[in-house]
This record gives sequence, C-alpha cells and structure tokens, in this order.
Amino acid sequence: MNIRTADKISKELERLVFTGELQNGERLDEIKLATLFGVSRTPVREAIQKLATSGLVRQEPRRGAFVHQPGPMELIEMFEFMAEIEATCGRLAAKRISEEALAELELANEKCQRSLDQGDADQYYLENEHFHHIIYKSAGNEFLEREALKLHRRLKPFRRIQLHLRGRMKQSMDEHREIVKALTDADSTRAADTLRDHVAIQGEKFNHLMTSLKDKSI
Amino acid sequence: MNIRTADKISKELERLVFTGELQNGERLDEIKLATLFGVSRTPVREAIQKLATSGLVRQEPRRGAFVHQPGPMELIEMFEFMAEIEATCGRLAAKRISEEALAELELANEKCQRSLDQGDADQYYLENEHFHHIIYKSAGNEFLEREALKLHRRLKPFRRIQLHLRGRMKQSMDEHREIVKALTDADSTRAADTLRDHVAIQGEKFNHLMTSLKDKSI
DNA sequence: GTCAACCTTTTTGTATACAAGAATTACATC
DNA sequence: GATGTAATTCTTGTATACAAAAAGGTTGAC
Repeated sequence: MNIRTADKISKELERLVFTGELQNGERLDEIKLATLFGVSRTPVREAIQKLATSGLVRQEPRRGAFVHQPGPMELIEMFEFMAEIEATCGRLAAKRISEEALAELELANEKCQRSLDQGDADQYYLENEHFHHIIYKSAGNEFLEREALKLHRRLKPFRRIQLHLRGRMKQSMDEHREIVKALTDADSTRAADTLRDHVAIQGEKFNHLMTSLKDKSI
Repeated sequence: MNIRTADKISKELERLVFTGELQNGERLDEIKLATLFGVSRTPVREAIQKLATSGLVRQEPRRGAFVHQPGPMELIEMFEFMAEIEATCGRLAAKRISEEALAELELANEKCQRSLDQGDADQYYLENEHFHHIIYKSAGNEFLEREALKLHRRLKPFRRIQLHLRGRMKQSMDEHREIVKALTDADSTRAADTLRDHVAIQGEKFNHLMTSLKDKSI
C-alpha cells in the first residue's frame, strides 16, 4: 500500500522509540538515521515530521527533533482522555451496536478467558485489543473510531506493561463481562460508565507503577 | 516563533482552502504552489504533509495531494465527536473549575449577550469561542484541551455559518446560561449533558442547512 | 583558572537535480 | 468511430548541493 520509503522509515523510527533504542530526549540525527536506513535525509525528515504531529517527537526550530515520551503527568492525562473516548464509544455503541457485533464481543471475551486460563498475557492483550476495537467500530462514527484507534495505539506501550500486574487480567475480564452486559441491555449510561472505569483504572494502575519507581521528570 | 517558511506556507494553504480559493477535490500542484509562494518544492511538500495529518488534504501515493473537505456524513460525525469532547470537558470541569474561571465564564456570557443585543453575529462568535475555550481549559487536562482546540478549529468554518440562522444566537445564549449553572453547581452529569446538546444541536442545524441545499456527495 | 569573544564545525532548512511511476497523447488496429 | 497500446510528458519521491543558524572549540584577557 505504502510505496513511500518515508512512511516505512516513520514506522521504523516508531519502533526504535518503543523498543528504547532511541531514548527519551535523544536527538534524531538526520544524517545518522539516513545512513542507518541507507537513504538520503529527505525521507528521514519527512518521517520525523510525521512523528512530530503524532507527538512522539518534539521539533525545535533550527535545533532538531527530540524523542518525547510523555511523563507521568501527561500519561495520566492521556489515559483520562482515553477513558472518556471509550466511554463515548460505549455510550453510542449501546444504541447502535448490531447483533453480529455483540456476538463478536462474546467470542472475543471467550478468547480472552482462554488466554487468562493459560496465563498468556500477550495473547490476552491481543484479544483484549480486538474486544475494544469492536466497540470503537460499533459506535457507528468513523471519525470517532479513527481517533480512538490513534490514541489506543499511542498508549499501547504503556498499557501493555500493567497486564502483568497481579490479578489485573482477571479483573479486566470481569469488567469486560460488565461492559458486554450493558451493551446488550442497550444501557448507554452504564456502558459509558463501565468502559470509562475499565480504562481509567489502567491509568491509575500505571500511575501506581510509576510512582513506585523513582520518577525523575514530572 | 516559527522561522520555518514551511509552517507559514502550511497556514497560508489552510487559508486558501477555507476561503475556497483551493476547492474541494483540487490537486495541490507542488510546482504551481512553489512558484506562487516564491519558494522551492521542498517547503511546499512539508506544508502539504502537515495538512495531510490534520485531515485537510488527502495524499495518494505517487498521485499527489487533494483538498478534502468533509462531506455531510463526515461532518455529522465530526460534530457528534465534538459534542462528546465538550461533554467530557464539562464533566471534568464541573469538579475542577476554579472560582476565577467561573467568573470568567459569567463575563464571557455577558459579552455574548451584549453582542446578541447588538445583533453582531461575528462578535458573538468570538465571545462564544472564548466561552468554550475557558471550559476546555477548566477540564484540567491539557491533553484533552489540545484535542478540543484542534477539533474546534477544524470545525470553525462550518460552525460559523449557522449562527446566522434565525433565533440560533438567542437559543445558544440560553444554553450557555444552563451550562454555567451546571458548572457552578458542580453537577458533572448535567454539565456534560447540556454541553453535549449545545454542540450536537449545531451539528443538527448544519445537517438541516446541508440537506436543504442540494448535496452532491454523501 | 574563568570568562568572553571569535572562529570552526556541525546541523538544520531550502534549493536544485535526478529517477521512476502515473497521466496523457498519438497512433495503430479492429 | 471506438478501443487498445506504445511513446511522451508530467509529477511525485528521493538524492544531492548550498545557505544560514546553532553548537562547539580555541585563543586571549583578566
């Protein structure tokens, strides 16, 4: 689909940031990256600018682009926003979701349960992701769906960590069942509230995780 | 602040789209634009890519960038999303807003009323904008605030039209008072609901406006 | 040893050059 | 005349070249 090497480089840079090979605050040296990828500076620059709009790097005029990982405060804000987006999806989906989508949700939940039984956090994460994606789509608003996916993706590296926290997977599973129930009942308020809490708790857990470690930057 | 000519060009292109000098679906000819602005293709390309991420233009690989104005369906979705964002701001602001901000809201409302009395729709629009910006900020979540501002800005050209609809300004004013009341009472549910309706109605009005005209693209 | 002014180097931002894919036109065939 | 195909032209995407600003280093004064 994407022929442009600039787009490939953008994805690759994202990966480097997520894997930590490009550390927070580090400057993105255009020439180094260009030689690393075996291309010229032009596509590298384009890639960097794309990342800048997504917030992964910050650009300072005439000084360059720097990796920007959100600090604890910013992360809490992002999770709070994500929780509200999901709540919105739930609110709308409660009135708009199809029988097929409901069945898909049930199925996704069963797969989640199976992953939980096997103690496979990675698999659980995947099925969980699918579960949420169904709800985004079922809100019946493609614009909202895109925004939800965008933020979900952005928060991925931070959400992933805390599934390994003791008991979180089980709890998450219970919340999923609550959510499906609310959607089945077409109860938009309850769907919104359960989804909000389900996501917000991730932000809180993450917060605990962060504060338990030494945090350098607020 | 911005030294880069690419950024200036980006803003200028936005203006050209909003004023209609660049029509919907029109291809952005890099060379023509470059000569128009008296620069090379490079900064023009950077500007176009920036607009692409904001959704104002669509890029097709190896074919170029095309102005993309949302159709009625997409606009309805955007307004629905905006309504939910504002509802979220209201929900959070109800618990977090300061006395100063509340006073500011009252003041903004008075100015709105004055503009209404004078029948000055443009002035009303400005004060109305300020009113909403205060609420965004009072949600106490800078990430949310930025997203709200971004979407608000994107919808500006479409929101502006319908203030001229008969009776809308008066009605909008009444809704503002409801909103302030809910925020003053720290009633997050009511703040969310009144704000959602306040914005959603704009989407509906716009919908009426659109369907009353002949709409070519769904 | 510290600080500051100046010069060098590095790096960003822009212009230009080149390569490859898409659109268009011209032409041949039916 | 319509349709399919080859050649040409245009345009995008990438590489390279150049200009200007920032970073870094050196020398000199105190």
